[in-house]
Amino acid sequence: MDTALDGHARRRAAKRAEILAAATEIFFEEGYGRATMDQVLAKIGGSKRTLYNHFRCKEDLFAAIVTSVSDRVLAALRPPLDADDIRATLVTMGIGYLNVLLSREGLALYRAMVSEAPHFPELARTFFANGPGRASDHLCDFFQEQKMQGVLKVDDPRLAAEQFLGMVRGDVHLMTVLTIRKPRKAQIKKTVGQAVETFLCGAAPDLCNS
Amino acid sequence: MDTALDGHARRRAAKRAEILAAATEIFFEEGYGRATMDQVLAKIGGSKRTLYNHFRCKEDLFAAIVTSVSDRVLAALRPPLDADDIRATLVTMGIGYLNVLLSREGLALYRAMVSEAPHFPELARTFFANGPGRASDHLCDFFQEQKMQGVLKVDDPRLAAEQFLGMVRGDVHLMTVLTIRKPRKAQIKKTVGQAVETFLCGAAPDLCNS
DNA sequence: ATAATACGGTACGTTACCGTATCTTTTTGA
DNA sequence: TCAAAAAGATACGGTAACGTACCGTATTAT
Repeated sequence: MDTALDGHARRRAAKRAEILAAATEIFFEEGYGRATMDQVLAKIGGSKRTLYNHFRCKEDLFAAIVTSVSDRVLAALRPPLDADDIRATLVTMGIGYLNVLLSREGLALYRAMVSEAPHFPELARTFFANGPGRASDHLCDFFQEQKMQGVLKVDDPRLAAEQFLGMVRGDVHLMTVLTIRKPRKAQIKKTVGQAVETFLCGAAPDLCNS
Repeated sequence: MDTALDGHARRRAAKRAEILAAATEIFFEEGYGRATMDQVLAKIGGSKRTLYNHFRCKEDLFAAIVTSVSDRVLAALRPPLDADDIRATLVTMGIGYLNVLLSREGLALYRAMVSEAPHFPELARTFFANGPGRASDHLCDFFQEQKMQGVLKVDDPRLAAEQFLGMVRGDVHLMTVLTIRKPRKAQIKKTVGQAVETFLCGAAPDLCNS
């Protein structure tokens, strides 16, 4: 047999996925430091041998979790952008951005990476590159295009993208990370709307409604 | 004797301060989870009895560290603001804000609070209230005044303050937190300058230079 | 001077957790 | 059917770290 999915391989992959799902839950709930391998096992009922057969150590498991969740969750940070309607594009981008950052997994991932970055610098790089950095890049590309077509007047597209997304985050993101409050959708819409208007006044006076 | 500073009290206070300083170093270097009480003791050479005489447990010590550092470091988040020169005020505020957030203690405090917020919700509240929240409040007050005097056109001063500071943070803050890169002063100046111009274009068209 | 208070040093009890080892059972491929 | 591979169950070694106990010493107030 030489198929891509051997029976054993299929079995392995399934078990690995099961472990990863359980471990993600535990690690995100407890944080890397407080999470224990035994807790992960208690969730799926397997044996330690199996767990360590799939992941060599706790750090490897954490790395696998981060990369896995990054791939899955952070993809939404690059929505298709409509070049014909800048305002709608910014709103879409801003709301999508906030939704990812404020999602359960987005928050957990952020907390985990911020706290463990000094001990997992390489992981932190890839997290940023696939997450917030990618979102900024995506928006930067859009700004670059719009600039070339003379629609936007931005001196530094990359900086403009960062600052627009920074406005979108405002204090809401940090307050949610700190478990102080979770914003309602209406607040998100208002926040993003305000950020869009402020940005457009600076970058596209023609579109500025004031 | 009934003076405010008894001899014993002075002794106690000095020791407490010494412990607090050493513990701050350790906790910020290692993070709450990895920091150990023995490490703290190794730094000052005292005995465990003394340590636990001043702080009942590890969590209390952490709380003391956070409040202490908050009081000391985050005071700079409320610089005096000059009502006569809005642009200069925003630049001052932005640069001061970034300097605090990017300082050694600011970064360590941020990492510690973000990661431990779920386990120290009350501490997280006070951290935000005395830190980023206070900065936003401060700037909000300024905007409110300027709005009443007809200089600034801001619909929601609080939101405007949050978003201005959000622009200032951009991606630089997160990248530094993630140990990816530390910005130079020139970059900070450029970032703040850009944020100020963007903000003014939206809030004070008269002052907008474009 | 002397009692009270705080500190230094050390050993220890207890718990917790990572990772390994051993053995058995189930599932898969030939 | 039967060998191989993967998984289940469990016990355990080793280490680390929180917090306590005990005993001796120094500094301060009366």
